[in-house]
Amino acid sequence: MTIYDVSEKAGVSIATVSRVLNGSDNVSPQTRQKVLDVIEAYDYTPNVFACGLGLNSMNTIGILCADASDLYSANAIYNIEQELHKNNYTCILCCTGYKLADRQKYLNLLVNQKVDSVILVGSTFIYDNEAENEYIREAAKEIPVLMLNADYDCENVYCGLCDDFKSTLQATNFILDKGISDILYLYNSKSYSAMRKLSGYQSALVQRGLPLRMEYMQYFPGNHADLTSVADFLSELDGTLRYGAVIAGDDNLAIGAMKFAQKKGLSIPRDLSIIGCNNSILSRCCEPELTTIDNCLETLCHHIVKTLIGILNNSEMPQKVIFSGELIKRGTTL
Amino acid sequence: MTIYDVSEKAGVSIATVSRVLNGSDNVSPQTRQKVLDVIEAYDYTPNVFACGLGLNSMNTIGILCADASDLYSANAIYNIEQELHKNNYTCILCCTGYKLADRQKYLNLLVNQKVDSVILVGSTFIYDNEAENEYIREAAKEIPVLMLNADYDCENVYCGLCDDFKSTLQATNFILDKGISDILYLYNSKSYSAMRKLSGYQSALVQRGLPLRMEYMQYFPGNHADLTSVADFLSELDGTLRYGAVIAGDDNLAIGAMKFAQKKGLSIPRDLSIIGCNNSILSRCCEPELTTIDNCLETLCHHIVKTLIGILNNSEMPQKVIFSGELIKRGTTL
DNA sequence: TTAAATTTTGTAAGCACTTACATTTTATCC
DNA sequence: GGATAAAATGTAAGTGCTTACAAAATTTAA
Repeated sequence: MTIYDVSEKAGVSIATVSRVLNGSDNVSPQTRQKVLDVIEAYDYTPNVFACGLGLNSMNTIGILCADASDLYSANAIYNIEQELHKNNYTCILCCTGYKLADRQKYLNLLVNQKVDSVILVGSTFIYDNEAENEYIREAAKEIPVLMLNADYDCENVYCGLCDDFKSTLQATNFILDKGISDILYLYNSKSYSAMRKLSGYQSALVQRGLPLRMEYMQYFPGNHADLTSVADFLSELDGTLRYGAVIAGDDNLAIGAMKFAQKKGLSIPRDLSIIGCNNSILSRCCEPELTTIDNCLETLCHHIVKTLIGILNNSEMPQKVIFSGELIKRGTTL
Repeated sequence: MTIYDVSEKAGVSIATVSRVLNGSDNVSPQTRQKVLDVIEAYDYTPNVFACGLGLNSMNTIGILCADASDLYSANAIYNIEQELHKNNYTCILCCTGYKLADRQKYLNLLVNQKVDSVILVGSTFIYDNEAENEYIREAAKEIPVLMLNADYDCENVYCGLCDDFKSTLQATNFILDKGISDILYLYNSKSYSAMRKLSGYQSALVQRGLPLRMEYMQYFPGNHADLTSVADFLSELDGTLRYGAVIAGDDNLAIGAMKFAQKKGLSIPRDLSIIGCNNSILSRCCEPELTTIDNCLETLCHHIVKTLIGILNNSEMPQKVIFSGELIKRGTTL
């Protein structure tokens, strides 16, 4: 069944059928109804490829994330998909991993697939070395690029993010207020967002006139999903470092810290306070439950999709919107 | 840049360019090279919509899951995407939720989007009431339907699944062997897979001549991601029921059971043994770590994609392959 | 009532490919 | 060397839409 069949059965031209399909208002109500009746009767659906060829778009959005099995990404993907679907867009999912070359290939692929836009989930898509962000600027020349939880200034790039600096500042102050000042900051990523978190931690200390000691900011180089290896990492550090609290850039790391504490026989939060980040299901799964930072992922997703839809409808949209996280106080802090 | 430009610059016809693009072997090596040089020089990429129109395919696969933020689904999606990408297929992701009507719409959408095939992730896509599976049979008339962890006999439907019956049989026997015979089975889904698990539990009891008591098979009606409410559910049951072990259809439920035990002051595994299912990250995140069933999700994903690629290349492929799970013994059992 | 303005409809030219079939070129064999 | 087979290439007809522009029908104004 093609548009020709419909036009014939409805006794109109294909142009008129096309107008009805695309909701053009230059069609008389009677004609429109005639066409709709035929479409209904024969259950006609336009061929997407032909539409694509005609309109140079298939109402498709690319979602890029490093790893869809990561809790944060999984949640983001879910929320974004739901919102996009409501707006009649289809999602192409790409799990790029963390390598620049692969990301470049994936992004290129999406541009060639003629998606209407792409959403990059997570701050690791931005590299410190500005030259490495060329792949994003390239893409942004073709289509709008949306970024979830990353901050990048560029024409045709739109960012929605959480004020990570403020979150860890608040978290650190919360610990300091309890009278604990030797706080280990544990992180697993050197992305912009991760570094902002670290800055928040540092700022809190500086504001109180406390010293910044490098050995209290530990970068865990492994995979954060491997909780045991996080715990082992802390064990190896043990002896050289004394701290009364751990603030982690991520719930996984925080859980790793809990595993370490349990192995060492420390009581949480009496001997050791722990704060995570992301308010993932992991934070509710341990005992005691983890105090963590909620970085309003859902809000971010809604915002990103709203922005995207706005752009595609040629509305002016803000290029950067920053939301605020919230410290969720649970059992791992005093 | 179109195929016409390339043909002109290479001094050949568009048919020849098309042949080169599609790897037809009826092109002389010299001509092929000429064309490739032009393609390279001008960085030409064929228009996907026109290709789609010509070939009636865009090398796209639809992945349907209920909820991409669910750990099991998230993992499956990730693995499937990686495998499909290796084979030059693009993934469209759809999170359908659990309602039949929505699933029907999504599946329809994908068929109309002319995906080459769809993969349904999770056994909830199959309904007990056979009439409700009509939407799958409909789709299977158009394109191959692959199912991950579900069992459905139908032309053009291919299933890869784990022997859930055997897994819970083994898990239950494991507990029984420890001398514990009052075992609570906790489940959260009435899908085929879930019911097979329940059967495994029942069989183990029956094989030992133990009675099947309905009150020891509890269906938790809420959302398994809400761990507290799982714990509350068990608390409400408390008093009426005595059991020395819980086998759960899912790690989330098992963690809920741990929360309950902790609240009640039971020592795990001394007072209560717990076994989960799925070997998700949750199982490694609690203390003690959860004994759980690994149902070889990665293997399943590899199998499904391999099967899919086979079908699309017109190879004969087995319609059903059943893998075996494995009990991962950790700290929540004796 | 008629000319002008407006609305509705149709015609036909894209859009950028694939591929059956025809034609030309090259290789093979006697 | 020429007939024949095989390989390489080209021509042109799809593929099913959108949309600029032209034409027809209807409405409005005088």
